[in-house]
Amino acid sequence: MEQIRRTKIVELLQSTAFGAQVNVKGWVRTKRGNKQVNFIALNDGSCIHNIQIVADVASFDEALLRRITTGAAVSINGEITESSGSGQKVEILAKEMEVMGDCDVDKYPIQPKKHTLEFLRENAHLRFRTNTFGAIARIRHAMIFAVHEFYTKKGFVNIHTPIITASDAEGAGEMFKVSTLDYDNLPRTEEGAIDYSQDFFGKATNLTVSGQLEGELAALAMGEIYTFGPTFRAENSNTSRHLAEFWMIEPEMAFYDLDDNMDLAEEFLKYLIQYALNNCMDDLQFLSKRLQEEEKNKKADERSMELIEKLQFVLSNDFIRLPYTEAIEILRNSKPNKKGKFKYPIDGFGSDLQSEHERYLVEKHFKKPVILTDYPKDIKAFYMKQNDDGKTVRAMDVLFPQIGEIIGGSQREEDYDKLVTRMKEMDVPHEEMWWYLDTRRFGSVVHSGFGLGFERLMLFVTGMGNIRDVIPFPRAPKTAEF
RNA sequence: UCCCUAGUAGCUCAGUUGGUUAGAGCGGCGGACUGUUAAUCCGUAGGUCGUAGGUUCAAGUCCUACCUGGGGAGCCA
Repeated sequence: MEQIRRTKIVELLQSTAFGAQVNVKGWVRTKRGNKQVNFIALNDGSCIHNIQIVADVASFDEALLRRITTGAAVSINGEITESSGSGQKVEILAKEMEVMGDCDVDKYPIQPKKHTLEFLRENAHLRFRTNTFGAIARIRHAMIFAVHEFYTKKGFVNIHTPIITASDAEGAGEMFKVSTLDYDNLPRTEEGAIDYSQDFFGKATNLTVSGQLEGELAALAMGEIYTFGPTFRAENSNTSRHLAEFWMIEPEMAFYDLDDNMDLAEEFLKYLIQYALNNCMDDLQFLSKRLQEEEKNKKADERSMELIEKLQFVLSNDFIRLPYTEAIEILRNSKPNKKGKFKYPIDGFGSDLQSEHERYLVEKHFKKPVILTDYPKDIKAFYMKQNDDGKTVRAMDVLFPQIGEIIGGSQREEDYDKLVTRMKEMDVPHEEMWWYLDTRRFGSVVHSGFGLGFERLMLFVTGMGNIRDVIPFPRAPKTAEF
């Protein structure tokens, strides 16, 4: 074959250089045709759309055409032409074709037809080759970039917090142990406990559940920082909204109170959504169409808003900011509560809100994102700033429709004595946390931060229903394939 | 971890109160068609009914346990 530099399909589809000789490489999605002419739909991952290759059957070996099957990798030299078909403006009239990698159709699991998401999840190594997962991968990348762009523009400093940590005091969930000890022959202390002094780090270590505490250390010197890294939770939670390994963005800001914190969270989420609308429209439109097909099978009152409309709706509305005690009042007086429709009836101050309550507030009562603030201190973490009422803390949860809690954050307790007292009350080993407490001993200031679950954001932006479909290789209980 | 639900052809599913040789669509393959868009039309191959027990003259169908998937709950991001 003549050597021509490869052009990506995303560029070819924009091209008007009719007559130009180009090379295109990619994977065959479908082939159809008759004795005279073959049409090959080719995709190279550069965009959701395929380019149509037109091959005059008489110009090619029958054996070669036979090898061009769904899934095969091919390299094609040809001429950019104006399409005479109705589905596209541009196509490639093939001059030379080469099969780079054959694909045995009897064994290849991805067929040119609709597959269920469950089936593709079991074939996650090949699901990038479908329109849906190609779109999700491109949107995920765009969102990663937008996160860094947002904070860079605001002058935040990105901090890599440790993935292996000796701190077990975050209280954010069960942890995965990190060890090089021989499980079949564990060293023991005289009391019979496992002797971690002989372990790699000389103490018990875990995978991080949050970079927040280290983030605070950086914020109380750099001013405004953010982390963006993997976090690990060994909770046995089997839901469509939880992963054992997920990515989290945790900004932490000195001199920010809770109001500043909420302003930032809202601006941040809207920035990301706007970025997706500005840069991923083709992929969003595809996902939207896909969702609409699915929605057809649902009852009218269970159907959700069209994807792009939903994203624009969030952009054009202020988030509701609501203290916990007011939320309780709304729920107490709500129809479902009075009619006994809630599985967990609202009786008063102190109880944590169940997902049915959050969903009622977001989806039924306000019909827009809600930031709940000032939760009872007993259901929140030790580091949250205590209010003067002695009952609540300066916490904030951002609740999104369908997803629930997308952001959790708070103003932090900057007072050394109050923090230590709270740690003792909640059995947090404050001696081990001396390094964290030092920030409150030396130049402590008002500061705040929050955590955004990146995959939860992806759920919202893509409209997907299962969190295992918005991360390439999901890790969950009994699930570590690929 | 708890509750509900499902597992039948490569994929998506149907299979009646338990009853003879287990069905369809899509996909594959073969053929027809001068430009198709998930092409269309004709033909064709393809199944240890999740696994292990049990009930019964007889089990895809009923019962038990386990495995795996899905939905919901809790935990949270």
